[in-house]
Amino acid sequence: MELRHLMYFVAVAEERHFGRAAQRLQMTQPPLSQQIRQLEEELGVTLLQRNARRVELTPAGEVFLDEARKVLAQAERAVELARRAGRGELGRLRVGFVGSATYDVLPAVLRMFRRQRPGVNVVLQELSTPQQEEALLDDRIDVGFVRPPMSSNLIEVTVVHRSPCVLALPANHPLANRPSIGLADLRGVPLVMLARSTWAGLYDTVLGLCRQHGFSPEIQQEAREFQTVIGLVAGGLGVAVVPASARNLHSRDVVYREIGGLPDMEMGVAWRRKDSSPVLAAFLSVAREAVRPRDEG
Amino acid sequence: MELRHLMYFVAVAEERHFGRAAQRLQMTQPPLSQQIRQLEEELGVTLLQRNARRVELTPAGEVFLDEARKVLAQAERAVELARRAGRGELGRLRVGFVGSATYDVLPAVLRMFRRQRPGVNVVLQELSTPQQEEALLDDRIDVGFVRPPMSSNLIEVTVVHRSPCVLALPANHPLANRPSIGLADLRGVPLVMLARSTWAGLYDTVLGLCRQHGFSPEIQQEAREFQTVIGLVAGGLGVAVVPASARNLHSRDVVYREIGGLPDMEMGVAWRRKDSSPVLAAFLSVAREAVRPRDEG
DNA sequence: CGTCATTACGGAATGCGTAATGATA
DNA sequence: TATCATTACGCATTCCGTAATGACG
Repeated sequence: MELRHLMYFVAVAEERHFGRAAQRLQMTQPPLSQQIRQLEEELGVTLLQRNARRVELTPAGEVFLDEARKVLAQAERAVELARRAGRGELGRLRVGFVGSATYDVLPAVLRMFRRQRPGVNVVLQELSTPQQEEALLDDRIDVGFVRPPMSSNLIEVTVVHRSPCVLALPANHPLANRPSIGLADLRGVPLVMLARSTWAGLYDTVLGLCRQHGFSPEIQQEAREFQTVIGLVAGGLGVAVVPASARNLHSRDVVYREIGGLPDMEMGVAWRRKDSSPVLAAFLSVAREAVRPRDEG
Repeated sequence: MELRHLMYFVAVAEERHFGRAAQRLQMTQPPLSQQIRQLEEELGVTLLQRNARRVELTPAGEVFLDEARKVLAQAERAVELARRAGRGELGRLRVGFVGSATYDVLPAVLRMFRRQRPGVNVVLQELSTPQQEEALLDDRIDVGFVRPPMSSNLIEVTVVHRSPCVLALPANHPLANRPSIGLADLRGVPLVMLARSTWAGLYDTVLGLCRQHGFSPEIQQEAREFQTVIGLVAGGLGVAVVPASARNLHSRDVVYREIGGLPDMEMGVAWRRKDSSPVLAAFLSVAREAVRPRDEG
């Protein structure tokens, strides 16, 4: 039994006439008769009562008509869904992101993507950059918002956002009133740092530049999330170098000041190089479009 | 696209291996490859990612796998239901019956039929014999319990039950104490008759036999249901000739007595001669078996 | 170099069309 | 006799098998 048999049978059952059914199916009567007979033989059931002048459905034919229609509808649905999935209008996308992406990049991208692909089920998971690298390789996420660089060459990364670094200070900190602040001014100033395991790039950049200025920063405390870092700054434990987007973490006791001498911090999207999923492609396209590089977060 | 394509695809998707899938499908790899490729071309969607060493499903393939399984399951269901309907295990049967069938014949047959064909939906409708004849010809019922004869030769009838006639009398009626009663004893006795439109056979038989005895019965009142007839007898309006099965209509004020000289009254099942429905066949077989002809009701 | 999928090609099955036959009203 | 379905038969498609080729580890 093939879908063809079902189509033929439904046509005959609806037309109650082999000739008209054949016409509708764009074929001649004899092969239609053959196929119907074949179907009946395979089922071992008479579906149609041929009264030479009119065709009637047997009770079994009535039942089979209903069921055959369902099969055909389901088959059409299968094709339709596969095509939509193929166009990336349907499916699932597992998105990883570093905490600091939630401040601006992630919401902007998600909003636009959800509008463009409402059929895609987006699953979010907050992970550090190295965790995302692992998750990508293990196929636990499909795309990630990360802080470059990433080491694996199975993974591709493009920068979608750059934001300058700013200095977060306790409101009453002496440096808060300076007209301008440079990295050299941090000599001897207690520092709260984001843990290297969370964002190696920022950590190494700050330490490296300080070393270029001839000093090692006084790392008072480390924390694994910016939320915590800002909390510690508010508590007066020290100042912190954070990307400008972190300004969205408001606190009464914290002020943000521009600081010179630091390169812009990059936010990238990472994905498996070999992943050709159309959903991913659509997401990447949105990500590149949704955030304006060089804008301040 | 045919069911074959779906079967092949499901096999490959489940085995994640063309070779094993081909083995499972009892065929060789090349045609399997061809069919899958054909399917993908028709859909315009890549369903499988061939990595030369392993076969992976694309997201669209995942979607299509689910849907294809549903199509195949539905197709199997269609076949199964058609076969069951063909065996008469499934379907609908519209049964007509005269009121007097409810006393014994109908319940017995229905009980046995329901046990034997639990999947059949039985729809009951009380109709007089001529109404059933019309309903059969109009395809409003499939089978009927009737009082023979029926006139149309498109309809077949077999007698499934015979019961003798008895006389229903008011408890205090003079005839009630007679050792035996014959039809001749009804001369001059007020009679309550079932309307001829309800059961022509009984009406004509009684009148005909009376006429043979040289008198016309004193028809005091007619009614269209036995229930009413017995009520009128209880009210003292007269005596009534009824089939023995009507004894089930108990009344404090009515007694039943045997009466000689009347033929047994027949209950038949009627159906369209050309109706070859297996459900009907099963019902007829049950009807012939369930009631024992010549038994008293 | 071995495994596994695809391409190439030939044969057999079969689905469809034309023509003839049959059945029924 | 006219209509409509089935049977008869030939052709073209196509489905599948065998053999050869290709790709990846």
